[in-house]
Amino acid sequence: MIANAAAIRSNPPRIAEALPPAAVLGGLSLEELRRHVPVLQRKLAPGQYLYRAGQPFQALYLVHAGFLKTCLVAEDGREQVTGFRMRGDLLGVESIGMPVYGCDAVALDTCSVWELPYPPILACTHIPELQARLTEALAAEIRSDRSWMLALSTLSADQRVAAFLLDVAARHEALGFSARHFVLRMSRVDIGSFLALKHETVTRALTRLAAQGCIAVQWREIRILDLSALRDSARCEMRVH
Amino acid sequence: MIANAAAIRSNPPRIAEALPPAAVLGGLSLEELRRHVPVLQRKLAPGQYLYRAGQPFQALYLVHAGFLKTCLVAEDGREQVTGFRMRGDLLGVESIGMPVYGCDAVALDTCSVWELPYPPILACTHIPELQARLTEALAAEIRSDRSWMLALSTLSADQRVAAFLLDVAARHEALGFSARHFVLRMSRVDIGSFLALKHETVTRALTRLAAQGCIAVQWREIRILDLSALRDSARCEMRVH
DNA sequence: CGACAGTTTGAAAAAATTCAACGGAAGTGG
DNA sequence: CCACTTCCGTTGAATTTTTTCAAACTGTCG
Repeated sequence: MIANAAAIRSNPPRIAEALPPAAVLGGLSLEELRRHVPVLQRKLAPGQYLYRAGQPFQALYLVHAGFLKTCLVAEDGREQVTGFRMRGDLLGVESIGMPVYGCDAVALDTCSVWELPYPPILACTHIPELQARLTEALAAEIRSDRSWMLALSTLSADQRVAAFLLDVAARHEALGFSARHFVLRMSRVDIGSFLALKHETVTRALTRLAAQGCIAVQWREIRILDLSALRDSARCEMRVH
Repeated sequence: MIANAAAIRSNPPRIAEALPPAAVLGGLSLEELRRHVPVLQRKLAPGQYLYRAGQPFQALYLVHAGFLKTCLVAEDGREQVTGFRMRGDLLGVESIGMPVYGCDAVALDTCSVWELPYPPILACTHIPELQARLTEALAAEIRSDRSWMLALSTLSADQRVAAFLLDVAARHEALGFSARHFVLRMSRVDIGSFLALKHETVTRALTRLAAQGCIAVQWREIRILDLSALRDSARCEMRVH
């Protein structure tokens, strides 16, 4: 535990904007988009809602900087975090075809997002591919959701948490952040909600992974010490026999 | 149990095609579509695959009659039923943007489906709304998936099974079938896979719901005896205190 | 400082799974 | 037509996993 803490201490993770320019909707750049449609920038403080379930659906949002979570809330009050969104992610797509948003989007830290008016953005006939790209983005969202559903159905608590960390690491890496050392922007409760676990279970899983030496944990700061061991933990933990 | 069996015995559910014509992609009729694109009909025997993960993605399929399941399979062999599809449902949308299908689609009984070549179908400029309708269909799919994810995260085994039965009933009703009396086309294993439960747990949940008088079960034949009680079972079973 | 939100840990309880066995239904082949 | 196999569903008992409940601890922020 002390060793882990020491490993954490050095070299705090960068928080700045990612290096690569945001590729919107699978290749179309934001600049290209702005040439044809008015795109507003919105800043969000930590905890602030980008939109809430029930508000009129009038825009998609592209995350430019910062981290958000999206939460589905049922009428009876049951709720679940449906995802954590970062630079390059498109928010609001699940509400296409509805008069109002179907979920909440909350900033987890200071965020900058681009507002893409919808459906006006579709009238952007100068970019004939846009609609097709949007469709592909939705399909990718479905695949991602299903992949997590499979994880929730077939993996143990420890495996889910390991898979979650690997996902965060991969997405960080794709944006030019460190994949081995990062700060989780969300609480244990949020992670538990997303993974269908209680927050105590998330904590225990992190503790166990740290005890195995896969990772070092200190509050929300995570350091991946042994990537392949973490990968092993995420997959079917088949014991040799 | 004897009483339930008696209740089941009478009036076996209809298996024929549904009454209303299939409304494709939120309003566009199949006839309209066929005017512009070649649409092939395919028949499937029970157990036959419509497509398999890894095969080249070249078409979407619209279910005309019969029932299918779609299964996501991970590289390590873990698999999950991602949904049960019936008349009017569109299959293959999750693979849009990929070179190959990302899941299996298996007929649960004799099926008839319409093959919609993709992407050629998009070239159908005579129907400008088609692409937009497709996008909306994808968004609806996301909402449906998330809604089930919420159910898996927040509901007990009994509640999930009750919710599942209510979903089947509602979809049957939407197609003109009986919502109160139907035959499940899938095994307990399939239901369990979809609901993230083991097949024994599904059986036990059905037994408990039957014991409460909500439903009568005999093999795959289900009769809903007390709809509001079943609804109560599906929602947070809050006891009066 | 003091309140507070978030995290950690332990122990007991609840829920679901695993393992094992049995029984019915359908299908196969003689 | 019957014997036989196989698949599917059901049930019980033991076990495992996760949750629940309770308490303590740690940073942060006003």
